[in-house]
Amino acid sequence: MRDSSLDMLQGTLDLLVLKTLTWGPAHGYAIVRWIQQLSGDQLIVSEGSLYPALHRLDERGWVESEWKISDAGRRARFYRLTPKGRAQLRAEHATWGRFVRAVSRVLEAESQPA
Amino acid sequence: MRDSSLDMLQGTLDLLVLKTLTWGPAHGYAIVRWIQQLSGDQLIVSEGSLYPALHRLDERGWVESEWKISDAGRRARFYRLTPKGRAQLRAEHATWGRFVRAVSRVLEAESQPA
DNA sequence: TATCATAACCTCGACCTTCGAGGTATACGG
DNA sequence: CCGTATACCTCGAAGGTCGAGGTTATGATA
Repeated sequence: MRDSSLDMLQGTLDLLVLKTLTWGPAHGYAIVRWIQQLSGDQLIVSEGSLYPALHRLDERGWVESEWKISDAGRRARFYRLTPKGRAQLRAEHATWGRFVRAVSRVLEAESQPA
Repeated sequence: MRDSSLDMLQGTLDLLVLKTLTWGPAHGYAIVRWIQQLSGDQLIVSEGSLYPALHRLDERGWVESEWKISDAGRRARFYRLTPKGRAQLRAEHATWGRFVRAVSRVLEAESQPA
């Protein structure tokens, strides 16, 4: 049995990654730390999830990457949003909002529907 | 490529099903319709997801079932929450809340963290 | 009466994601 | 010189969702 809080990441990871990239190009390691920090350690993305996700986004044309030197002086692949990626982000953000509202309506219902 | 709004159901379906059962025992068919109606057609649970989910909940002792006759006069398996199921519902509800808040913090962040 | 829609159940395989484990390489501090 | 942090990657196991397909029975309709 897996921890359900982790399962919930499914379908949301791409959205989170795209969002982090709106702050400018970043490499995978930084993305993980940003998400972890901003979420108050609630969302901890494993590298085994992140790198496949980044490659996915790349294949779909939502991000582009380039090898550069990081702040720490090491070679790192910097990802940045493409215009298609921005559109995708807007779409997924909207979908997320609708989804949360829909779940809330069910969770907060006082009684069964007719 | 799958529709990300559907992917988001992952990890949330159990929560929704447990919630619907707080309104009293129900059979699978009714659970699907309740969720669909309350969510304003946003959440449409396929039967191929629901029945495995119900069996999962049963195995874990969160629901119990009994064959009865439905309102429509057909034989149907009625599921009801167990005490363990109620506890699980409370836990998953809390987890869901934390998760949504965590994602929101990332999505609403104006700039990258330090 | 034949037929269709609805109610209600179920299984199966394809597909996808996530994760943990494992592996590589380099920079820097002690 | 060695450990830690940075930074990348892959792989297999595990699990969930879905669409398609199938079954039975009721009731309405043509």
